Amino acid sequence: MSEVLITLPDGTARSFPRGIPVKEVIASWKKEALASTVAAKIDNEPVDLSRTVEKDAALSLIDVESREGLEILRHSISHVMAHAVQDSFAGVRVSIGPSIEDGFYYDFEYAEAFTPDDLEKIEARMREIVAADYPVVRREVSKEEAISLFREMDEIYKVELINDLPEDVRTVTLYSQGGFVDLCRGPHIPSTGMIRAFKLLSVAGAYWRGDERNKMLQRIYGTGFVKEEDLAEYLRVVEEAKKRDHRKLGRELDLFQISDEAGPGLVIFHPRGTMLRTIIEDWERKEHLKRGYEMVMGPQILKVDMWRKSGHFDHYRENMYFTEVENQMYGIKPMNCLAHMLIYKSRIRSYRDLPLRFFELGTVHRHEKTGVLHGLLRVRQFTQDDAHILCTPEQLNGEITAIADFVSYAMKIFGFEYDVELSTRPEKSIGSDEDWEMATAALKEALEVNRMVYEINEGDGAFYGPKIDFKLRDALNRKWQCATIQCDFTLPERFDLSYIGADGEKHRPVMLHRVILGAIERFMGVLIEHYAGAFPVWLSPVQTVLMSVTDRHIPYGEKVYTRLSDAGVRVERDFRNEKLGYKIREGQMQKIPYMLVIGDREVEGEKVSPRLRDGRNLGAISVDDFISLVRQECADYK
RNA sequence: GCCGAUGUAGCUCAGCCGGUAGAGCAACUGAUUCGUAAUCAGUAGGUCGACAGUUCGAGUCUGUCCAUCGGCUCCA
Repeated sequence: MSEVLITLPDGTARSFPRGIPVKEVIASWKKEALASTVAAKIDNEPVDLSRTVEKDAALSLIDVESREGLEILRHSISHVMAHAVQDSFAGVRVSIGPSIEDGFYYDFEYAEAFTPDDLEKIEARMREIVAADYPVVRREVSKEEAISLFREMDEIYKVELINDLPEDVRTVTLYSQGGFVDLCRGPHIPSTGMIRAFKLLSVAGAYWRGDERNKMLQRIYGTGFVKEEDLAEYLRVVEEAKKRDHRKLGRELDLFQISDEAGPGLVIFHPRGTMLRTIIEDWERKEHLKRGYEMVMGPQILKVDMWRKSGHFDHYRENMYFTEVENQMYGIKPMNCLAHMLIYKSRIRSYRDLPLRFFELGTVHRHEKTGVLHGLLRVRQFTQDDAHILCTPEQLNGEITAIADFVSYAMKIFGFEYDVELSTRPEKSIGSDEDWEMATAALKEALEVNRMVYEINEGDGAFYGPKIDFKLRDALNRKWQCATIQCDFTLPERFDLSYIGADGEKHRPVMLHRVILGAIERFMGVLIEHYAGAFPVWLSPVQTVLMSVTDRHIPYGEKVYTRLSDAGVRVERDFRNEKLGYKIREGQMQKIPYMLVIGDREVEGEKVSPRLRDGRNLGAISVDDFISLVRQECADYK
């Protein structure tokens, strides 16, 4: 009998009979490992434990506790869910069901809508399937055989998936468990009994293959974990995260409102929210001036001819608002670039003038579809920290690098981690292939020079050029695009921008569109969730509240108030006739960084006693010391 | 825009089989002058998202619309 040499996870190599199942190899090496092993890798290729080893190979295990193991477990749970749904509802068609970041989903076609009660019913059936401990069996079949099988079962989505596989793929794999068969690449757990902890979370509509021209299927989301405790912990964290929701905090901290009366997607900033926004905007102006930007301002509406020329009318019209003034159609700006183009064109430019960096805190309007509005994170009117840089092709890389550097500085100041994505040419776009290639290459190079880790987002660029996106996460771990750098060869062309080069000839400048924080509204939304409303001192709309112990401390309190206020500290007074504990509680809930207690002791020593949000007490210190403390923290962005 | 759920006082939420609206907190008034997360008492507050319809009678049932929430698509 022929043998194979298998290198085990511990590095030793042993001979086994050819065709031995992976499971038996592991059993003979380290039996106890099987309990937590969901799958294995043969020469780094993930395989089921039931697969056989046919040639000399290196074997490694995929433990259920590893990220990969958890994904396999969740994927298998999604199959169990599909199994349960098919058992419980006649006429259901299955489609796809992958594992995702925090769990899994499976999309079904079914004539009626699944209800929350249905989810419980499905869970109950899932528990039966788990208890039955069905082995998960892998089978390799020809495409034709798979197609006829799924045709017979009326699983049209599966048939479509197989038909769309590349020509050279001849076989597909089927996984079955207790009568349920699914088309799947695998690998899967060896048997359903390995599943311990799962929960179905929600039902949502989802287009087949993510295309809105297709039929809408019903997607059931769920999650699964190795142990019940992990599941409970996850659900607890989600509950906690909901308390950080900026829509909830926005109301509780009296930052802003979005009112039905005024209209959906339109933010009304209250005094404290406006203060927060102003602090951010002041920081923006300072940082941009430091980096060689010039501040500009454009009008809110521009004649529709301008938008025709730019391509917005053809490619962005459904997102724009229009208005008529004296028989002239005007477009309300959805982007700030046009006015900046006119500023460039206002005189002849020399290569010596470049790069020109025009910065505008520009308010734009976009008609977003009703279903996508989301608190501050997705609105119809917002203000971008927008800039357009016009430069020579030679300056392009340096400019992109400088912007990437600016973004990473800003993210550090505000304490954010972020994901970077490079978005390439979309279907609906303008410009030549060469320009797109050049622009994409320039962005890519800047990313590589900066050693930034990034993903490629195929077809997700703007209609006029490719872009680098920087994404931040909200409390529920959803990604939101904030900073972006977009390369544009088209608008300079359309507006016939030029500069005189060293050779005395006219040349075409290149344009970069870029935002650092993105939309101030969206940035504030993620910022609120990031800090759970407890802003650092430099950002806090109210940095400190004076709290009198009794009415007789008010005159001294007023003196302190004037001194702090004159010194630029954002201070409020709580001199109400309430007990100190009551005022502290309120200050605490408002997440004020410093509560200053004013009582007999403070009046006597001309001092204040700061209490911090975390309950710490700084003891009595002089008003001047407190002022320098706040100033220092602001200077340090703390 | 699409799928599903939801919409009752400023906020969080009760309200049964259709019989005419309720709590806690907040607010307001008064008393209390108090030292680090809620002093006590009283008062006021609602076109039950909007508009139609069914009914003797609608917060409750039906329809349409609006908005919100979770997704999909789209996007800063």
